[in-house]
Amino acid sequence: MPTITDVAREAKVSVATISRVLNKNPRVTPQTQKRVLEAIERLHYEPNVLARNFRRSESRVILVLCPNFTNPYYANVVTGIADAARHHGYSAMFCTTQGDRLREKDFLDMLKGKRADGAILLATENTEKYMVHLAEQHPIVQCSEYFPDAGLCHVSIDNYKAARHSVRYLTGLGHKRIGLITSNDAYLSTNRRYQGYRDELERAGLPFDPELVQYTGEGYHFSGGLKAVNNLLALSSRPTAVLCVSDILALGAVRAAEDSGVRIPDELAIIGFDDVEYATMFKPHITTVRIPCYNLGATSMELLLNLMNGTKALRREVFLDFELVVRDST
Amino acid sequence: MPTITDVAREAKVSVATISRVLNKNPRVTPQTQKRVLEAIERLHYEPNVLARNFRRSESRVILVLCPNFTNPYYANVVTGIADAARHHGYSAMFCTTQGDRLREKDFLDMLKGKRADGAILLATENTEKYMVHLAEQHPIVQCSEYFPDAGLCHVSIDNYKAARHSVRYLTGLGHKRIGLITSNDAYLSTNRRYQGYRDELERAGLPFDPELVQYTGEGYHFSGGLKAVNNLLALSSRPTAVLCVSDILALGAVRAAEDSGVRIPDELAIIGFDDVEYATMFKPHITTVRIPCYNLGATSMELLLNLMNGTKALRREVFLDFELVVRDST
DNA sequence: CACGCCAATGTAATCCATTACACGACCATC
DNA sequence: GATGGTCGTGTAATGGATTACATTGGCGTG
Repeated sequence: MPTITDVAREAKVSVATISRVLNKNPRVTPQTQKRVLEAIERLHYEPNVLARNFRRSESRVILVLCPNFTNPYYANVVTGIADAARHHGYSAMFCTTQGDRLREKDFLDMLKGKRADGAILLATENTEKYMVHLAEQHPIVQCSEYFPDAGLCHVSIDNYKAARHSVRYLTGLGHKRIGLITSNDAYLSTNRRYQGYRDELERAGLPFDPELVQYTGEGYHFSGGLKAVNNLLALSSRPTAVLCVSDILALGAVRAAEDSGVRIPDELAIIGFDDVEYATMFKPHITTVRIPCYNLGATSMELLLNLMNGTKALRREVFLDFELVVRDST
Repeated sequence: MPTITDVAREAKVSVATISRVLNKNPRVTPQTQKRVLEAIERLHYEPNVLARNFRRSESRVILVLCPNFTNPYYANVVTGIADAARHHGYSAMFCTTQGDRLREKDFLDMLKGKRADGAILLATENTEKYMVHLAEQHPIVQCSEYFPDAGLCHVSIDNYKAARHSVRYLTGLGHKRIGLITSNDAYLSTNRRYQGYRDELERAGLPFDPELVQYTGEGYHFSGGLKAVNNLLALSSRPTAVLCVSDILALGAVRAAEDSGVRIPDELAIIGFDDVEYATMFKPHITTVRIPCYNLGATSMELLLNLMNGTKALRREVFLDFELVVRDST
């Protein structure tokens, strides 16, 4: 492997000049530049990235912390991040924490040794305090889930507004008893959707009935949707519509309702969240709140770049637009 | 950040001794070692990984090339790889190629600059020739899909045997007309399963009927399973059993069959491949060939480590055991 | 013409860990 | 007691790109 010294000898200039050409420093005459580029070409020279990273004390790698890859929601966000990163000369390194806090810490430790220049968190197992501390020393962006008022950069949709919007749509259709199928996790998004659901019921003058809120345990599983909707259908006074905090839950709900002979949307209207591929895989296609996953990822990367450069004025809080996609289930 | 020089000063020894302690070189007296460790402790010293990587000309990073993250099959393999890597002090960097050959090449280029020490390919968009060439210069392991007889290390199950086993199971149940739902991709696994299907039919003395083989286009999609089974059901002489090359296809097949009023398994027996989570999400639970995804990933990493160390005798070809899991759909 | 400035390029220090080689101390052997 | 070997440790070179500072030469101005 030729080094910068070899190229300098070949082009009959000094290593500094080679470096200037490589780094597009303008104070190099076109002739010299041409000579250098030709020498590089002849020797098939490629800069030693390890040496460069060491010298510049950067790695051009970013970390992405992600609960799992199996949820297509995350898969889409991650693709947005990876594309944006690539576009700016960065490589993305992913870690699925699988609920393991230690694994997450080990992963984030790469920030310390500058083995990574920044991190995007789709969620975290660690405490707010820990993250705030880490974010003081390293560029960190939260995507989808975040700590409110912690001062960390974050990108997401306004889940509160999205839930209110969905419920308002249902009340607009004349629904009076509207259920909620949600999970027991501690995610902010889940919490905000719950709050939006309650507040919009109140605004519409509808009573809040705890029976109509079904919890599916941790995480979003198809089977959780099944059980939850069965519980709702077993009530003496059934809901006529139900909002699910994820498409997978909505899918389970649709399936269980149909298995019980409940017609959708006539007897039960169902709205999901996310608009992942599944939403249109089965019939009926489900009405859902479309979240711009890919863009969420791409935008997070843009913010992270801002943080890493430390130059441009940056927005600490970004909310992207959601969209209620009306299909067959309402 | 303290450097090795600071530690040397603090411990009143030379930098060489510090390095020896860090690298567990045995020729350091326990006393000296203790002094050094204490100095490291006092200064909260952590070796500069970038400097170390540069000096050692390695990165302790491995690359993983993966068509996508949405297929739980890949998600599981990837988890196996990541765990094994972590266990050996390596970090895994993933790339979903999304069918983009250039992106794949860019990613694999990290091997050149030693930004990565090796790679595991779950599939590749590039040619055999290109890969063989690359594998001559860098440690590479193929997982699940591979080029037969190319001499590259690979880990997979014996897809031919698995398909024969499944068909034999069906013929054992008395089935005489057995269909195959497969995809048009160029994957070796797909091809081997097809061949196993044909050969086992022949061994059982059953005629091969091209009508009974349905192609779903590229990739494994739920909707592909739907259409394929509808085509099979429309035949004048329907099959009584069908083998699907993936669980997602099998799931679609089950759904479409049920929608047409065909009882499963009585009127149509269905077998899938992979045993991903979906297989037991819906009723009836589907009979499927369980592939040890996690282990496939972990084993690939072990082989890659062998290649990277270049020490131990290594196996170039590893086939892990599959298992036919009989459930409700047969 | 002399002085100063700027542009283009070169020289050498720097980043930090690793390691080849050197050195001194100690022990064993003859 | 001289020779040789081993052990523990130190000195200094090394890896390759970047960059602060130095140098050279050309141009313009008074």
